Amino acid sequence: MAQNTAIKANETSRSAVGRDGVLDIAARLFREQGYGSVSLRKIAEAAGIKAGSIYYHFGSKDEIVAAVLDAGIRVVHASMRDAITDLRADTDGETVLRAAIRAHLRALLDVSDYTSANVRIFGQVPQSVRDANLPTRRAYEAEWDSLLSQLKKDGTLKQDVDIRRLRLMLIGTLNATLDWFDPDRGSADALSRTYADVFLNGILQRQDT
Amino acid sequence: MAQNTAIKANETSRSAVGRDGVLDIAARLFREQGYGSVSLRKIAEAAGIKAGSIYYHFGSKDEIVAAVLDAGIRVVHASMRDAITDLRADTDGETVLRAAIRAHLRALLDVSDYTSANVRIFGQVPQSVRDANLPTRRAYEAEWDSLLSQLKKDGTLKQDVDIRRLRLMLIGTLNATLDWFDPDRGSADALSRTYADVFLNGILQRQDT
DNA sequence: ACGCCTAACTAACGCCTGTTAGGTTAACAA
DNA sequence: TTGTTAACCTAACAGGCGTTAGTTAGGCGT
Repeated sequence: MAQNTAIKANETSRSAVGRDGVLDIAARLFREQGYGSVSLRKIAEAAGIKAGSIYYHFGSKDEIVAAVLDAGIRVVHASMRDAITDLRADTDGETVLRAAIRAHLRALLDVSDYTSANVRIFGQVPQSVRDANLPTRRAYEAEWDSLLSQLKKDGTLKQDVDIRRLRLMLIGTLNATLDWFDPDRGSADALSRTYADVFLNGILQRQDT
Repeated sequence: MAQNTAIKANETSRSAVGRDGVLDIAARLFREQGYGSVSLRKIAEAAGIKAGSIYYHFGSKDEIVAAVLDAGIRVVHASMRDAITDLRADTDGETVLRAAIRAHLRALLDVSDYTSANVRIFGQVPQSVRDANLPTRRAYEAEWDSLLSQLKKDGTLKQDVDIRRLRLMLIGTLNATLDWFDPDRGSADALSRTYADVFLNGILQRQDT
């Protein structure tokens, strides 16, 4: 008799999505539907709880989206830094740059709802939330500038490149992938190779072969 | 005495923003604030009319945003096509590609609220509105594919480039500029030159000089 | 057994949204 | 002078929003 009285028994004892669970779901929904279309009630429903309950974990919707944005940058930053740190000290500049590009694209397309959510909704959130995310962003940008500066100094890159512009162009290009990438048409890794080829050598047929 | 009783005399007799005026203002607001943050009441206020009055010109908010999206593509398409059509028939491939890049970037950054609004809000509007915009989009994409295919055939481009991928990468890169471009740091034309340099020749320092 | 803590629930608040129906005004034509 | 029409206004609708206050239920330490 106790058997069929079990209602909603699919969750682990006491569901317990918790703060992290809510955040995971929010990141996924933000990535899929954008900022404006995702209400607290939608997040709550996807998490299996009621809208008001979210306020046990977060103080406001802004706090949720701010947490998602920050995590997004931290994930891709860690991914990119690890990728270039793991290389041997004598690795040539071109290989290092290729590794950084691949790491960024992987984090964006394969790994993290947080990173893709960040790229997708950053332009849609209130100014105050954007501002709060800026320090984390600047740290990641500084990592890229540091890498590119080193590659310029050691002669890997042309001497007339503008570091800031190149970084904006690179990250902008990689992030734009999110609008059209389809894993059925090719992996993120293969795509990152194409990107690197174009950026490093250009698309012009050369006479000198 | 008639002097200071003139209230709101700046508009032509009976204001008459009209359908086109409303559309212009909607495009500007969408570009500045995104789709979700711009309500019909905001558009109406900026146009100097009341929210309900918008329904004299448009059947729904979707109809407004759809009109903005379509105009955005048509403007940049016309700009790009004109730029490459104006060139003499014997112009070399590299120059043609540079002209196309410059035209796209100009439409996006200098000319049109419609084009920049399109790029900014396309990912935020309802699916049905996106779908309605697709044919116009496809036509512009076909123009680029046609140009790139020709450049590949005549030997300007490397023979191993994937046209579709290259087009997605190119347009994605140019559009991403919208997120960070600051006219005080350099003109759109100067930027388009940098873009073309990178895409055509790459950023790697070459041995063969 | 008691009380505390965590994680949820219910119900409502004021506000803003897109949208509709019906009324008003000014310019122009006959 | 009257009729017509384009362009707007007013007032309200239902529904969704973020947010708040107060309540409830289960698990753990003492």
